Amino acid sequence: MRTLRELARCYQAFESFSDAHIRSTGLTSPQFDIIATLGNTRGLSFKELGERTLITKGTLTGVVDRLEARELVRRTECPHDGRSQIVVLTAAGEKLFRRVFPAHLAHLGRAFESLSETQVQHTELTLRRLRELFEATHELTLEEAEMTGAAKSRPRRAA
Amino acid sequence: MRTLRELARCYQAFESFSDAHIRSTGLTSPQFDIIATLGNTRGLSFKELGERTLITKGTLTGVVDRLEARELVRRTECPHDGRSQIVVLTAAGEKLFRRVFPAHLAHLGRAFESLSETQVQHTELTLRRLRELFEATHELTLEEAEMTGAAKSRPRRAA
DNA sequence: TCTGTTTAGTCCTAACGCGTACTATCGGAT
DNA sequence: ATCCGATAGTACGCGTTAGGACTAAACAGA
Repeated sequence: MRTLRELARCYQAFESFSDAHIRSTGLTSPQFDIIATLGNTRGLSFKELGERTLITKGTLTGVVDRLEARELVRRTECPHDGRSQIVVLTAAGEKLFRRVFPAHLAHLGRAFESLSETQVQHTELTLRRLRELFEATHELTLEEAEMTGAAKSRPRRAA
Repeated sequence: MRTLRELARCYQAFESFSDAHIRSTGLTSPQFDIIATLGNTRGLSFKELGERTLITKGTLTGVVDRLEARELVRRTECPHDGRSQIVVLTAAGEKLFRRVFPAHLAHLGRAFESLSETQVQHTELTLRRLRELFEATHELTLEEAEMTGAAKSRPRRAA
């Protein structure tokens, strides 16, 4: 399907456009994502971080490890839950955030400055619809798989 | 930018929808991509493969290695150019291609069956415009970087 | 022909990315 | 008080991913 090819190319174009700028700050893309998400908060748990950044927990451990090694971030105990750890920006991390985050927003904004607000919203709506289409079809496929014998007690995805 | 978040989420939704099916064939996503690209050809060089699949040469070596180890693909000498190697499907690779490729097309098609042809074309157009926006802004940024002193004889991107 | 430049692939490093297995902890039910 | 299932993070294996150094072959110009 040509349309899917276009989705992939569009995403890659975005990535390389965005990454080029992020790399220049000495961070990788996921690392920047973490710093940006942690900015203006009192710290977040791994679970929360994972949900907001779309990074899975397994990957997250490594990314946070590297940020911690560079003293941009710190793991702290969670008072309420012994299982959780709260990740917080260090002073250096704060400083980096304040330097790098607005600059990146400005960089991204440049791509859209030629679009009207209406056009932006339209694009967003189209993307959301397309995503929902994938999600719905995906769900459907999973349910069918369950019926046709592969009933491996896969946790039913909440009816 | 909320719109960019949506682009990322849309792409991830597509990936996980598509990957779920591909994994069930015993291939990874890039591996499938290679097999699919090689199908109905007499073989392609690494360079051609890279261009068509958007996989860079460094990555390609590894992907082809693993496919070759599974006897789905074979490296052959290029008669015209001693530097090139032509990658060809083996008999087993052909067979896999014929079994898996149409099935995957059908799987992808399911996501779109609720859309009219017009809607599909509209989506594609929106994506293409967005991509061109990223590419244009990216170019612009690079050119500016050159002017401001970082003139490291970066090969000018063909005027 | 000899030489310098380009090009095709490989190898290497660093970092993701996902799924699974594992550990520690939490919380509810008995 | 104890047990049991669910949850938070980590460890690990496998497979990408990009980029840069490196080798060999091709090619163009003198």
